[in-house]
Amino acid sequence: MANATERLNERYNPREQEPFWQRIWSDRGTFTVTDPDPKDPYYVLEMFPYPSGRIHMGHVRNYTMGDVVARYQRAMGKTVLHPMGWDAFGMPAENAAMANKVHPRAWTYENIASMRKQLQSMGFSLDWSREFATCDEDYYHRQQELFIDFLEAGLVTRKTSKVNWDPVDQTVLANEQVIDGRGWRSGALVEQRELTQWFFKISDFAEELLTAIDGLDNWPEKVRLMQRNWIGRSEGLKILFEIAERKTGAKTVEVFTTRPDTLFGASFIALSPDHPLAGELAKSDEALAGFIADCRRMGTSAEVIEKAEKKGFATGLQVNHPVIDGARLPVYVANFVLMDYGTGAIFGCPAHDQRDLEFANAYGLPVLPVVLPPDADAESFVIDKEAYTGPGTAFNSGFLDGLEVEAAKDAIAARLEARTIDGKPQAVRQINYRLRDWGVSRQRYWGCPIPVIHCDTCGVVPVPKADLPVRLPEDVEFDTPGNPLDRHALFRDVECPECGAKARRETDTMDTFVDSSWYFARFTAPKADTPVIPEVANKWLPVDQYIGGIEHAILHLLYSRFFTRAMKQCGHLDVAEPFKGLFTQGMVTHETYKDANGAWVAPADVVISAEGGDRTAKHATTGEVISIGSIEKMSKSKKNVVDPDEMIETYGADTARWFVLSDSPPERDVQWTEAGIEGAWRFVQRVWKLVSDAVFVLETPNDVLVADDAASQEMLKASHRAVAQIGADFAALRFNRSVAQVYELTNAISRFLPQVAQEPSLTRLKALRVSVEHLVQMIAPMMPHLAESCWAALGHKTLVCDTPWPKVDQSYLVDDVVVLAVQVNGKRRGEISVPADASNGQIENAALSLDAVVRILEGQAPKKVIVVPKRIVNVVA
RNA sequence: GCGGGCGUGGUGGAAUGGUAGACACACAGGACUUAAAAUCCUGAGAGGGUAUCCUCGUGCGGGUUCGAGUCCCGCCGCCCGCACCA
Repeated sequence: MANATERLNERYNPREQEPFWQRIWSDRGTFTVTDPDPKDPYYVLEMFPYPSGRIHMGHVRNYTMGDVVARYQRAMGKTVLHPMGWDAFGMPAENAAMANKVHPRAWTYENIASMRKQLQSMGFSLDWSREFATCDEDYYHRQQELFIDFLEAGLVTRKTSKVNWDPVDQTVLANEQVIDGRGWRSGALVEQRELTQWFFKISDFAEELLTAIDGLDNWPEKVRLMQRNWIGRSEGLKILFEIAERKTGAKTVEVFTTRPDTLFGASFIALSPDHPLAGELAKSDEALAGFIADCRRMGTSAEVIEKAEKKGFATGLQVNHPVIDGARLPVYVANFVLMDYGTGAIFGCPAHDQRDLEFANAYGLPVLPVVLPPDADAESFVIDKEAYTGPGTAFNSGFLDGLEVEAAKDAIAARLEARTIDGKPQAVRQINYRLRDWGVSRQRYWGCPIPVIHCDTCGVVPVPKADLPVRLPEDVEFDTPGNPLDRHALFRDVECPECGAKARRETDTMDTFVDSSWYFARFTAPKADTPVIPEVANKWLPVDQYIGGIEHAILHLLYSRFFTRAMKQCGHLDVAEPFKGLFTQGMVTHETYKDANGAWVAPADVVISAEGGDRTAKHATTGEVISIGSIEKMSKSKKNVVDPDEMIETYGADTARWFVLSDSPPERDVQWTEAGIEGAWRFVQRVWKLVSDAVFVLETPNDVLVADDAASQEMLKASHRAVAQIGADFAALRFNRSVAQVYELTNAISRFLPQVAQEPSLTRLKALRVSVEHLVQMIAPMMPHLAESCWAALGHKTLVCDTPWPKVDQSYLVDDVVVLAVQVNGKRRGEISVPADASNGQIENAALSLDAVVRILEGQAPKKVIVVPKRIVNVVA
């Protein structure tokens, strides 16, 4: 080892140190979990990445957070499972194939190789021996087994659903490929098409998925709320309306409503354009057929449909009002009524539903209020531009008059249930869910083939498990749009496994959400020749801490919750919930820059200078003036991306890790700044210098006697407090606070160190060693390489990552004197120092004798004195 | 459109309903240096008094409370999701 004086002048060199420690961790298999029966298992997982080719700062942030949790839990004595893999199927590979004539497989695996290298340079404590990609034959083989298990368990169904159809490219488009109603490549107006597709019956689990949210108490409340709303349980009434003049085959229209109490205020019926009755009427009504065709040019996403201008078409058909004798309601077809929800038909009560009101105003339909707000007057209450949706009592409503909303719902339900129409009860109480079944069919090549065969005589036949996997053929062409599997005769044309007749293989592949709905389970036994090994999976699952983006708050997490239940039903697992703890992190943002022509400029090409506080930007090479724009999520299109590779190259992984953990609360967006990364770099150097200086001092002889040891006491207090605080913050994933605590501890040691150097008593040297070792252990989960280097410099032969978390001495955490703020009428006027065990009376006396308090009270007795122990005193004058 | 979230100094942010601005970045002044970088020290929410005192202050407008950044109601702005992007 070099001598200490020499080391003082040495800067920390991450380029040397980081690969050195990474090699040691890897050679020793430090993070590889082999124990089939682990003690104190702890499973930490970050959402696995799509292999786009390069990691971005969002990945760095996500995986750094997970790594801190993993390393902290290891230090706490847990056996930590921390795996990594690749969400490797999906559209970008096919797009690359079309654009660059590369095979999706080659493109994907090349991307994986370069991203793996990048991730490895970050020094994450990952068990790389468990790595897999969802496009690995071995993985999708097991997924096909699961599909067949689900099929046999009745969890899978086939039904029709709508897709975006590009009439020029003759292909199905994803929602993101539809831009302003047109196909992204062809520019053709998109049409809706009905296709028969495969569905997982997630809606069978709606109630279970909803109620189980209550038990997910380590999930963010916002995500639980979003999932509840997404499932959208509503209690309502299904009402039959009798068609007044029979111009149709149907005698009735069935309507679902959650507000049957407003039935007396109904002024129209609206059908979805996809409603069978609408279709029937359109056969003899060209204008209606035209209207429906217009609606079908809208795309299939709920967002597009609901944002579109509300339009309706009067069919001329009328229905009898169920409870107002002789009254009839017109039947419209309306573009905002969704066939997927309820019965695909609604009754409109404009006074008490905003959308209905706008529709009624547009088409001149009557607006009759039937719910009277608590303080309103029945004579003068009118509805103008705002529908009233609050509580109240029924009026203008015949036998319902005077009833509160809930009572009125019951009364109308009871009345209609008792009647029959067309041989059926006129109304049925029903619980309805917004959640729809999960359509998993994709008309694409680069996905997991759906393992079934269609036979004219035997129908749908699952591929026998012995014949799995159904492999993706290699020899495919991407010259023409559409699914190459569909054109691949060898893949498509097969014999029926049951009767041996000519049959057709399913050419749809699975939604990539299927791949990511069970990968966390596969990680527990990644090489098993069954999807999972139940005993092993049950030991590790549920994932103790799952970390990923808020953008997955609903779909991915809900699908995974469903999949885990489905796997349980098929005997693969014994747990229902996949993720015990969930944390959703924010995005990484950066300033945007534009040149004089309005073109985006990358941060790497911009030089910022700050004079007095005004920041100006110039182009690094041309010197052109650059305008500084808003802060946005890093994206290729706006060029405001920072390449983690360059950061690691310049500053090292620890600096990048430290930066993404600093400042911003992890659930919020973090802004990447050059100043910030330099600050992080300086801190890395500062820690190294501090530890080097401390090592030098610790090596000095300790024969000086110092009587007053207050400094050591203060140092140890700060040190133990930091350990307690940082541990709590790591456990709660409040990394920004851990960072601030580390700064404080570093500052405290920096102040203490010269005192020790001056008078190196045994007590002081001990306190110094304890504090510096604590510091190194505190930074170890965040900056693991630097921590190992410091740990070695302190003379340890062990790895800091194998060292247990320090024990907190509780006696250092209590104060014997506390400072209380004193307020008068809620405004701070001073403070008092009192013993921690002072009585409320003593505190009150001390507060009232403060000069500022005496002055403001002007001799008057206070009305009240509120003493909050260890917090505050408020004098009410 | 619907559902969810966020909004605090020049900047990122801290704050179980209890001293708003911890910690950091940037900035300014000083020390060291031939000089610079690095490092160290000091200062700072705004306005006034220029002392250690006063007023205002957490997107805007109300409310609850002894006390509100925090809870409630109504706005404004930004962000996420909306079922075939992953």
